[in-house]
Amino acid sequence: MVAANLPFNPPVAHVITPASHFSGSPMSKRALPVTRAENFPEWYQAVVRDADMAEASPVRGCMVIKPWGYGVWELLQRQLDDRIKETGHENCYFPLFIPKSFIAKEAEHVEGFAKEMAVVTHHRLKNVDGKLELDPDAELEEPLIVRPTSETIIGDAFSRWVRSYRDLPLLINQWANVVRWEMRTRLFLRTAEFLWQEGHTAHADEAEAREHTLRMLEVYREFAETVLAMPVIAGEKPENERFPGADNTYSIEAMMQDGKALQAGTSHYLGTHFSKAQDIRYQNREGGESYCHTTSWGVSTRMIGGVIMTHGDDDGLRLPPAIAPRQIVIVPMLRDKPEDAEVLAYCEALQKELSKRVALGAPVRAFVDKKATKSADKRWNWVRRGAPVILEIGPRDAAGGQVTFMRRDHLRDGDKIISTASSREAFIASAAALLEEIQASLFAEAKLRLDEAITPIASFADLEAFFGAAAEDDEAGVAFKGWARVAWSKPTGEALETVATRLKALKLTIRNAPMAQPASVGACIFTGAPGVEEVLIARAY
RNA sequence: CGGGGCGUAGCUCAGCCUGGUAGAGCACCUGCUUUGGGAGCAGGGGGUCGGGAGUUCGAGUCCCCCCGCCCCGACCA
Repeated sequence: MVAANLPFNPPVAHVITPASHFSGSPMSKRALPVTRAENFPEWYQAVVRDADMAEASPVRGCMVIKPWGYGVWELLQRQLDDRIKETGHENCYFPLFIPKSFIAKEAEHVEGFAKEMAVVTHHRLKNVDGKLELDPDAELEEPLIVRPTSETIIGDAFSRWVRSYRDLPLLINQWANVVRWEMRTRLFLRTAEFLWQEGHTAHADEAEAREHTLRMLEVYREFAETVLAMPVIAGEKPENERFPGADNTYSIEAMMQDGKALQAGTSHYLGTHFSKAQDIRYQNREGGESYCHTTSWGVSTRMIGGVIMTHGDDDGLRLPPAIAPRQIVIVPMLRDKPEDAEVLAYCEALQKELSKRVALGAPVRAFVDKKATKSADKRWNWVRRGAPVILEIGPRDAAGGQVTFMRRDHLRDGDKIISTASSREAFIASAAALLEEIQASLFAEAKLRLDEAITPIASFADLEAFFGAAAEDDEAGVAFKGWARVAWSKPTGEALETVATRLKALKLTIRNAPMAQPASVGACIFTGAPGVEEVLIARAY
């Protein structure tokens, strides 16, 4: 398969020089200083910045999420929260700080997180010769860990909350911030502090806990595809990619436009590891004592990075309407003339009408951009931010009962901006359908890309050829490879480490074993032994 | 934390080699002109040139140290 023409528009003939991307022929203008094809990582950063999503903060690795980015998070959060509650969970809040001894309770858990924990050791500062220093007299008896995840502190609560089988299942979720001191950070994709949701459940028996783990994975899959319009492959992580302390880890994996995989959500079956470590026991029907089987699962602000790299184009972000803080933006063409008042009144009336409509299960979010700047600038700002529908309303529209609109998902025909005129009534009547169509078309576009870019590969040599060929001069991360789907014998322990090492040489990892498996599987590409299942292999974020 | 690259205006960058007191385009402000589309002209605001310490009469430019960002590696939602 030739991958080069998969993700992007045909390579632009009119190469845009960074210093002058707003000059030159109007036909060649793009809203961003760099295209995906030129440099994908730089393009990503440009979108985050120019779409007003977030910015770096004075604290290394931490970000400021700006109103437009946080608005996306709130919509994402609300719709996922609904689903979490529909599946029987209740929200709680647990402390930011976790006693060091708690983390130490589960051996693998410690090992997995020890290298990236922020530790609070003092509770007071002292002024020493005009300098603020840690007060040696205020050292904590036991250091506190800023939570990297909350299994241990929630497990501690569970051990008190669970007495009898009648208390089970215990289904809890929390929305919180967590801290993992990462070596290398990228806005949204990997930050030292991030926002997420973590679900924690305790069950009487293994089968129910396992079922619940998969149920939440399915909630994530449906959520990602329906709300974020981001197609994913749900599957089980190989043993070496498991969450520290889990028996099984499942993920949803999304394909970014550079062909890399992004783990967009995880769900873990924790067995009885944490319940044994933390004494989460219950009295069973027979009067004896049993350990609970626990699960945990989470998605984070990383998903927003996934949305950007799934839907963004060379003009900026394209937001699925379901998570667009403003779905229909009305830009009045104001000209400092008396008729401005009429145009504005027309726009406001239009906004009011649109807001009465319901699309994707919620009132339409329509907005009139009254900011006193040039309308052309306002238009391009909304293009970069990815507002799904942008209207430009001038005096002629107002007088004639018309609207002129652009669809952000299909902004251009070649280099030309597609602007459509419609009667006001027809537009209002079809606005909800339009938003739903945009939601569907963004999904369809990404789904097609994902499906076409998964290549079955039957031998390790072919895998090397497939991924290795252009690996050398791929400094800008341009070469699009997509994913490979291969059969393997599911080795464990050292045999698996060997596989991982061979893949690492190609910068590859096993993403997951998709839930949907074929009836029969070929020979393992690593060992030649009979295959047990098929797995996806990719470069990853 | 290792290897490479880079930090000059809000953004994209020039100036650094060959030291002489800070620039361009876009953005922003004011005025005039223009008006179905990222307009034109004129004027203007904005930078302790990432930070510190040195060499020098003089440092954006040379030397040293530190910090941050980006890419690759190790680690990871």
